[in-house]
Amino acid sequence: MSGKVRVAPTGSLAKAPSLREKHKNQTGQTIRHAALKLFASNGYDATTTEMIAERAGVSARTFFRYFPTKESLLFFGEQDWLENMAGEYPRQPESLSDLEALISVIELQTPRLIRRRHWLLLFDRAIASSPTLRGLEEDHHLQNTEVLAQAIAARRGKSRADEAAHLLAAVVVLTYRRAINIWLTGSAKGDLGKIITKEFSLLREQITS
Amino acid sequence: MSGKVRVAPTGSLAKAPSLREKHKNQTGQTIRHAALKLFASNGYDATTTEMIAERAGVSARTFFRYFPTKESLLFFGEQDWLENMAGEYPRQPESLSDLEALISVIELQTPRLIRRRHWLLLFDRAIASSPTLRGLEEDHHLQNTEVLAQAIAARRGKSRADEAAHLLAAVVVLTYRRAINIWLTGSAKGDLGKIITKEFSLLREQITS
DNA sequence: TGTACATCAGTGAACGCGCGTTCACTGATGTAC
DNA sequence: TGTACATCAGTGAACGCGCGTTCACTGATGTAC
Repeated sequence: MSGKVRVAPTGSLAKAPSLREKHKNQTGQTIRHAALKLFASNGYDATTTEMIAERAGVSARTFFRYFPTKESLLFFGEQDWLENMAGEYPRQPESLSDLEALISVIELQTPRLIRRRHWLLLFDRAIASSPTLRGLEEDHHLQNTEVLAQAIAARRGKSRADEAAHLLAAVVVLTYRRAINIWLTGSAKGDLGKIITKEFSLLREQITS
Repeated sequence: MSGKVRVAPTGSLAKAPSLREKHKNQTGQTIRHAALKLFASNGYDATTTEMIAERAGVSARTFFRYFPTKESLLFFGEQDWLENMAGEYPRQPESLSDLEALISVIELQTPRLIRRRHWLLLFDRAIASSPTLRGLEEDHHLQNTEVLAQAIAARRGKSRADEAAHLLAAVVVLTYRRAINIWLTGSAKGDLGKIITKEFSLLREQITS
């Protein structure tokens, strides 16, 4: 996909998205949505690129103009949470311990997640249907862990993430994922914050007991 | 593969493996070894079933008589560690806390792992080369976590694994995997026990600090 | 022990399927004047 | 404002590739007598 958005060369004024641009973005969205719904209902492997194209009202050939591979349909916008976290983390008051500060930053993310719940559910079902997607998802979380580890190390005044920072980051990501999973599986849309708090206090209990 | 080993119908005497059986087992082994080496050097996706067959000195067709899919070449014998653990765990003295008992059981496994180090390295490199394999590996660890969670719950006198048991199991598996990874990446073959101990004490520190 | 038949590992060739690419084209949108 | 040309989204058809299956067969090993 060589479809880079042409940026207005001067001034801070946002480029007016031309009719073409709008159509293009629209088509991309349509394909993605069609794909996600099919993945969630049929499973990833049982959904062919042709089915997606058809459901999106587009030729099979066009699909590959938008997405170089079937896999590339997923995994695009979710990684911003980690940018947020990495940004917010150093701002936490020094009085908080590492773990406390991490929890507090994680709790800042809940509104975004709650808004996206429906989408996340589809995504989750898609992921669950294919080993390949689970592998890619795993990679993604490993990257997040890495970023988090560096943020932790930085707050401790170290320039590079050491073993301890990595371990803490991994445990935090694990616990966080568990909380989200429980939340998505359950029915209470607003309870994410509580679930996170509970899961982290459970973590403390289990390790220290 | 319908090649079930014919078991002698009566008596405890092991069946004498016929010439045919021996050849068969041999061929299966040869294919698997060829595959693993190719995966580790070329990567999983870049290794075709045909290359494996050729390297094993067998026709392409024969490959599929032994392994229904390319994936099925991996993931077969590693899961016995968890049976071991589940068996040993209830026997740990009551004076140990859950975490201590878990660590002690894990340490029992080190000799087996050390013996298999070479094989594990190949396996690890293969896994690293493909998202699909990483996904399957992940599934595998989830199963282990589940079994462990039940063992933990049982030792606590509960009939079913609750949230707390699951969380502890997940954290233990995570830490254990990290230790093994560090060990495999490093050069000291005999240090696995030390690394595990260190990793778990680091875990305590990070969570309680 | 030897012979006749049964079983089963291994094979070659042809095929279906889905992902992804290449080539040559159409028609709508954008731009220069 | 209208006309001529340029650009680019979308398309159809044919193809390569690797996984996995189906069919019909060969030859070695195993077994009954």
